[in-house]
Amino acid sequence: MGLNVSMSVLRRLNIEALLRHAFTSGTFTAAEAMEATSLTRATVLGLCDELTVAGWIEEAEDSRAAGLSRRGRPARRHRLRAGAGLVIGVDAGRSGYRAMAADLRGAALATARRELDPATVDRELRISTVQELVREVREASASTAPLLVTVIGIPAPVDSHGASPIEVGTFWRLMNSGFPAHLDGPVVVENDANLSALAEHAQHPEVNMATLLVGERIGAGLMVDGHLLHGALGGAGEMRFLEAALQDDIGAEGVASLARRWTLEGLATGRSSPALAAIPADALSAVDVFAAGQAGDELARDVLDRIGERIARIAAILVSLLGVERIVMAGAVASSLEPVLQRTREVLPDIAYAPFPELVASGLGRDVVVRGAIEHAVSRLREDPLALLDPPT
Amino acid sequence: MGLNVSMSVLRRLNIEALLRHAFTSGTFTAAEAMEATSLTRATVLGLCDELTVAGWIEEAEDSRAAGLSRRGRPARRHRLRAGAGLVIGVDAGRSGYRAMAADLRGAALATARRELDPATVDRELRISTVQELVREVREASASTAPLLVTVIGIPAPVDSHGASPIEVGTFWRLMNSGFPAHLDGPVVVENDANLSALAEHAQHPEVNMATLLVGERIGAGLMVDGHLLHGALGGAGEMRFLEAALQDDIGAEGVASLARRWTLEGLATGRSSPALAAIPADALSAVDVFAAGQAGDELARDVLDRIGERIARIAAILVSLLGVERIVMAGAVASSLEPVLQRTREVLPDIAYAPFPELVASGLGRDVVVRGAIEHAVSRLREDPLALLDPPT
DNA sequence: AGCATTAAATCTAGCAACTGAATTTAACGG
DNA sequence: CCGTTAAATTCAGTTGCTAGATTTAATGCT
Repeated sequence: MGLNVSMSVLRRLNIEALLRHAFTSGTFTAAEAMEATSLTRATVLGLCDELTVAGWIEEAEDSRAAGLSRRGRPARRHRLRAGAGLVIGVDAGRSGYRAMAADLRGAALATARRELDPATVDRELRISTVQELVREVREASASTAPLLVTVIGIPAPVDSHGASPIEVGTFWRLMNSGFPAHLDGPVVVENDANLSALAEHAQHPEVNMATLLVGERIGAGLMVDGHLLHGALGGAGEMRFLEAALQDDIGAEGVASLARRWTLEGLATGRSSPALAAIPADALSAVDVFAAGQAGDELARDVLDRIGERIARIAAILVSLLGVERIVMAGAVASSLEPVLQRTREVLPDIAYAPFPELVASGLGRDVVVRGAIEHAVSRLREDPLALLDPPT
Repeated sequence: MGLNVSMSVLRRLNIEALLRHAFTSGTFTAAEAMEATSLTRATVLGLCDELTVAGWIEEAEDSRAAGLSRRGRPARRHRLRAGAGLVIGVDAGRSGYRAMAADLRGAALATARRELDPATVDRELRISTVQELVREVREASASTAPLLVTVIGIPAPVDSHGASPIEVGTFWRLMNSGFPAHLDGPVVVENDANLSALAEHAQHPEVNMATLLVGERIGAGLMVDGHLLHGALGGAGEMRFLEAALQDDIGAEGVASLARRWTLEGLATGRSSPALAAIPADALSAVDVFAAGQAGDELARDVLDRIGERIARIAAILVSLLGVERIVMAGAVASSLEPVLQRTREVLPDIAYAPFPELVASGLGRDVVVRGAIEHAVSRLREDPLALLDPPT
């Protein structure tokens, strides 16, 4: 498999155009490809043959067999050969690690996960864990296809080149453990909230949106004008500004953390809550608070409302400053967030101006980051197919 | 003047590459162009001849005459023919109108300005004013070159397509007066703060920056990862979020307005200020406050400090949320802002985290918007030279 | 003045790759 | 079995690049 290493600029250009069409259009006829690439039939079919031999695309059933034409000679049809390459996405969180292998179209082939105690994890353990997960999903995918890209999401800012700033302390450095050097093939490191944003954006490609990845902390992935924002040192989407903006010391604390904090504060100031008071303070989890709220517990409801109001303030800033139309809450707790978002929608008109953004919870659950990683991998391929399919050297 | 209308894709590509090089590199030799375009000498010189005939580039003195080589046959040198085209930038503000004509490199050839009473201005008057200014600078430029683009800056949000949202009330619609239909040649409409940002960004192309265009109101132009942010309905950079974020009702009020407001409030609460108390309330201007501050007036100093603190809060948000490294204050009052920015730099470490952004006042004065318009025009040309130099139809 | 040296420009044949038109093929229906 | 339709295939013609050989324009040395 592989194309002529040295080809003319023009041919390269046309092959790329054709591959891009293959990526976006499923099965296609020569006529469609002619339209997309503005080449003649002879050239398109020539390229298709070449790419078929190289293994990047394959011939599909013809237009008559597919029931698309009645008269005339049936058109040959081609499609991207999904099995021509493998991509792997990894969510290398603080404690939770997930990996997913997918084909060229982004269809999942295998997944794996692992939990580690963040207190005892060092760079070596992070690297070996990711190595193992990659190996696992690669084997489980039962694919002999070449691994084209591995995208790794980490909970630290990452700039456009995959680097994280050196912090006082070493948390970011620990998270950005230098994966590229320890894995096969091209490796892309990206911030986890950014990957969530890519996952959500893939479902609404034309929309300006912010994705808030919430959990113990909160981070935003910002998609404006079709671009993911990075900023200097990968700082875009960093939420520490909340401290300055909302003038409290909560900063980038996440929903789970706030749920616990405010519940315990409520209990400490003597508020009654049969459901929550029964749980020992160090065992209380966000899930408990959400459950109690669902069951009608008043303290829990207040806490959730307060979280909703906080999200409304964040939303007000994002909408006005960035012209965002849609805000997605993602992360493990996303599925429980509807009551919180209800409150957000309620108060938003009081603190912001129309048009108000859509506020939704992500439907991707714990897989957002890993799905975003796959999405990122596939869109890299789409944008520059030859760089990854037929790399130089 | 004009190239072969129908040329091959490849030729088009190479011509574009060569023109791009001409735009960015001043005078160049064939060897340099070969490097930049990865074409052979024969091809580069062929293209240069063609473009010289077409009038887009011209031959300059050879490398020996320029003192660049001692041995061997001197290299022919070419450069963009600055006079091959004209671009015009317009700042169509609320009351102040400015226009500038420039050559292909962005060098100013002529300027013109006009003041109108905003209370009596309607769409027709705005259009005719801009038409007149364009005609004026075009004539004053003494250039017979074709007008390639006109870029118009307006104080209203503008989306990626040049449209402004329809507001309740009609201010934005009045500002975005449908200029393209009433002017010759391609016309681009853009938000004024965004154009300021382009003007500032041109001086530091690699830097993530926000430009705050301040006056009666405040608007931001955001350059992140080399892109100007627009957002839905052109809403990016809209500063009304400050109301929600800073929890006051000042919102997007600008420096000039705040200077007056807080001075009057100070005087009303009985603060003494020999300099400012003498000025009748309805005659007080921001310039007076800046002057009094300069002279050591205590009330004025307090007001300026307060403004500086407000800017610090804005800076804290921009830095954290967008990873901005540099914040430029632009607009008519920019040159007086140094004392304000001093205060901003002082308090920023208290409310934000390192790394802190550079905080500077724009050196472009009242011309920021119009310069940004020219910059925008030239960079459009640079990005897609053939579209404007040799338009289809 | 004449000649070697250097570095560029120019000329040439050759070739890659696309286009357009003519021809062939693959179906169907009467 | 033949006409019709719509596609694939073939092929000559053209564009536009490259690589290499040749020529040109300068300088400096003898």
